[in-house]
Amino acid sequence: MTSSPHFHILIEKIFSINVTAEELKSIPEPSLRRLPVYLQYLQNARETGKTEISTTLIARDLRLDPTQVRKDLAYTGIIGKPKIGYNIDILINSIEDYLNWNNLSDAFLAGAGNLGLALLGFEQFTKYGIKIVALFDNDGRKIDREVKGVPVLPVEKMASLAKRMHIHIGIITVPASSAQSVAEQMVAGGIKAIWNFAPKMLKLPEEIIVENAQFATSLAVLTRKLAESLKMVE
Amino acid sequence: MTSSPHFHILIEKIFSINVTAEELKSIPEPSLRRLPVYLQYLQNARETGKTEISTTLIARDLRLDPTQVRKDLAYTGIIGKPKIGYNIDILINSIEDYLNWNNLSDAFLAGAGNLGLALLGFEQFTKYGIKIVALFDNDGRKIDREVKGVPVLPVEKMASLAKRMHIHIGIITVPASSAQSVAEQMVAGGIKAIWNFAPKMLKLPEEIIVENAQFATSLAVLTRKLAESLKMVE
DNA sequence: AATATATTGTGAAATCCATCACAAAATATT
DNA sequence: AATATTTTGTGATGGATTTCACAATATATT
Repeated sequence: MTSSPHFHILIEKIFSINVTAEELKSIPEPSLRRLPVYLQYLQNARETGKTEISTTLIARDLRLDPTQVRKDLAYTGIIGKPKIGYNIDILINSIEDYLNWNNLSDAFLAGAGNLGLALLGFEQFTKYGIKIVALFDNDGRKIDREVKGVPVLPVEKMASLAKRMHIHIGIITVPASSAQSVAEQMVAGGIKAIWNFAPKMLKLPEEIIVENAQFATSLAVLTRKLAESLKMVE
Repeated sequence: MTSSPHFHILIEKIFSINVTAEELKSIPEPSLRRLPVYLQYLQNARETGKTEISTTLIARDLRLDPTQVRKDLAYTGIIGKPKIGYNIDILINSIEDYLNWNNLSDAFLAGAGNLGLALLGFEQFTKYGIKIVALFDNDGRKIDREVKGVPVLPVEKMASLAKRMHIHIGIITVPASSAQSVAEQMVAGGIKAIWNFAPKMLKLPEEIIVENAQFATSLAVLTRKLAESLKMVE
């Protein structure tokens, strides 16, 4: 009967109805941003040997509201059991699926400096659905070498190679001064989404997706909270 | 007369009334997170020779609502001129003051790997109110050297040195596996705020301020938007 | 000098997100 | 078997943030 709370979800699964772009959009951005946090927490929890977990516990450990956690997780389509909670393995899978992190996407990374290498070396990176297949740099000493099995190529080759390899994601870790130019070359190569670590706002066509990994943003919150807490003490 | 819209702000300035913790708290967190974005945008704008700027223009370039920009900037106490906008220099100063980024705070950085060095090399860093005064690492080959004029010391010395130097801010760029232990040593040294780049949730006393600079968070938004846009095309 | 235009600043309305309250469900306990 | 307990799922409520609407104001134009 339609009394099941998951009736419509079941129907979708049974008939393999594709989730449309409209539905995809429906998650609030704050919820979306919390999903990776849950993921990490759950991976830690799994390592301790747990197999089930409740939102009550997740919320306590992450200092969130249990209902909020439940609603966030519900966006991924996961179904829990009253009195028990969720199966950790299934929950992890559900989140990864929702984020599309189970399908690895190839990506180009421009800027083989410390930050670029840090990202490349970040093993858990493939867990986040991204595989860096080539590095690009302008420094002749770096070019034509390999770093962790990934070739370093000159920036001029980026656009044509991106086209040929149908790359959709570009990561920018070059200095602010060359970020705009590198971004434009990525766009010329057909790249659709750019993850920008350079402290510079990029001006690109509207249809290009840009996420700025602004260090400064979280630092603002930190310094602000610290100033508050120091004020309170004195 | 009290008809001036900024009467209370003027009064505060004239009598140097300190902003209290209560008032400090009053900015919405979303607004706080946007302030560094404005700052960067304004610094770029200044370099082009502009001296005045309107929220209309800022909003257009950053794809925000003009009223939102106006209200955000108002939290810093800035006052604009109808038909003209804001003086860029004064506006930049106003934001920096509000974030307390004009007063440099000393900080310790644990983890002299690629990511740590990337942060250290980030010249604009001092613009964000933080000065890294020592690096800590466990790798004997790195210890007792200097990187960009900053000494690299063994992690065991961190707590006692933090106490002696009254350090309040710690930055963690060690691997996830040692993040918790390093964080605890920071707390033991009296550090009050931790900026955590390790992909690991830290369990620390409630009074410690922790900001997680989660790469994964912005990546989730990116991959999600990309999946949406690819759905729409097909 | 008068009028037009662009912008600020802000109260009001609308939207979005988080939290509350509680029925339904699954297990544990008596 | 009945009762107690814990948790899920969700409609309703409350609060926070964004957007709207518009008066006030400074400059530009006629």
